[in-house]
Amino acid sequence: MTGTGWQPVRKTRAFEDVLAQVERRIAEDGLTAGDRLPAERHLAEQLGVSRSSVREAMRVLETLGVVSSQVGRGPDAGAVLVSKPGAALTDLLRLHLGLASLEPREVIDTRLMIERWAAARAALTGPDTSVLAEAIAGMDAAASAEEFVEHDTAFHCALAEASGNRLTAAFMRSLRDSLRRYAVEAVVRLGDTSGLQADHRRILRAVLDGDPDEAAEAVTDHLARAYPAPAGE
Amino acid sequence: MTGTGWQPVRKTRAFEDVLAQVERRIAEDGLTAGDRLPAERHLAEQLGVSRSSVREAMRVLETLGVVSSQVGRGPDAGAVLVSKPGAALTDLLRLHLGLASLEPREVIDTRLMIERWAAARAALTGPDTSVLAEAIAGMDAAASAEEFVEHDTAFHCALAEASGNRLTAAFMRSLRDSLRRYAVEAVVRLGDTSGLQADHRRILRAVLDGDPDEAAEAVTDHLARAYPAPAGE
DNA sequence: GACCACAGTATGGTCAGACCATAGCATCCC
DNA sequence: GGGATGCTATGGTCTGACCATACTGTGGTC
Repeated sequence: MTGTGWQPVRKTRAFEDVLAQVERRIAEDGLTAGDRLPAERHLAEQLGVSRSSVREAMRVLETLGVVSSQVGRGPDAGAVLVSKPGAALTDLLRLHLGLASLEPREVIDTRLMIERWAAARAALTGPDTSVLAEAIAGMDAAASAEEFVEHDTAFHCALAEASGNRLTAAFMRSLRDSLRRYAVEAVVRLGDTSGLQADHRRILRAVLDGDPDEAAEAVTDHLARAYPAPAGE
Repeated sequence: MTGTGWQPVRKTRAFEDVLAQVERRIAEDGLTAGDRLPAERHLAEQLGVSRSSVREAMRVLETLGVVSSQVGRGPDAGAVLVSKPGAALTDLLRLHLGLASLEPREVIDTRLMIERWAAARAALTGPDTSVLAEAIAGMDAAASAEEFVEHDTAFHCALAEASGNRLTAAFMRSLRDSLRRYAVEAVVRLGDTSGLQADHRRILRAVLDGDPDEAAEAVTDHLARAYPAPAGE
């Protein structure tokens, strides 16, 4: 019998309680990266749960990129708060791509969205472009598709970081990492990388000229070349 | 002594091995949402680790939104593969906002980026706009800031879903959820919601007219009204 | 006094084993 | 046939132990 208006009995698992209390502490005490959490045994005792439950909560926090655990003793040992949203995003995207619950096309389109925005933003803020130039030089010297993609990743991530927004930069890095396989395939399929390099130089020039619209267009053309849209779309 | 060229001894934790093997199985066997994983005890025995280690790996997979565990017996019990990237993203963003490792401004700018893109995309695909119209009506009838924000969230999430990209839609939902507090604050600060509603109607009209540029502009103006940029920027 | 060796100790990592609550399944009894 | 009852596989939790690690303090040595 369903739909009787009854609320399902809330059955919180122990580690979820631990998570909630740790999160509350972070918010209330204003903890930030670098601060330490109590030791697992102490936390278990104070919260009245077993150490196993505390450990499961720690695994969750570690997965989300907010905690890092070190063994041993001393100021650096134990669970310390960190800030690694990128690693968590990368794992998330990689697993869901593997599960086929996300299509490569969706990820690529999202990447285009981010990169258009980041390029336009970078053109407006006039960032340090030396890293971009170095990456282009690295691609010129690349001897294999893998090596080319490595410098290509550096170029596009540097572009995202030049936007000044850490969230989009982390997202960009994660998208690139989870798409690495497709990127290598794309380079191999194209064979000739001169077109891609011309795109890169066009993007760099637009950023240097401070022309956001041109930068966005250059990025769009670049990704259209690397990942041609399916015919039907 | 650092920098001697030695590689740190790779010390993989047991649950990380479990994670790697489960992920490999997912990829090799082509498992998708709905498929079941072996029971914790069986997995522990087959992998030669303790059940605790398997459980920690399960917590990670659950956090990343790829498995869901049910107790009991039968076809629905045990660890089942699911596809909930949204919940994982929401937790990620909320925790990092709480840690102050992400500024609200960064999250808001990211939201603007997504929403511009989604609105333009929706205008091109001509989606079902009844949900959007209902959300606007709901905001008209809202009696409190919280209620207004609830329908506002429905409006903007429906817009993102209309883009047809599940990744950006999930990201949008997560951003909204993690920004809920700021959204309520913004509505209270504005006092009058007629301007916001005018924006919503303008966005809807642009989508109906199939005008992507106007849709993007309308979204930009809307968010500028809700979250005014700091003076210095 | 400076320095080094060594025991002490707090930390996370791992395991084994037990017990519980849950929920489907099988059996028995009427 | 059908309902009551016990069985069993599942995740959830706890306890207690042991290990490896890495800092800390202590004491001895030069």
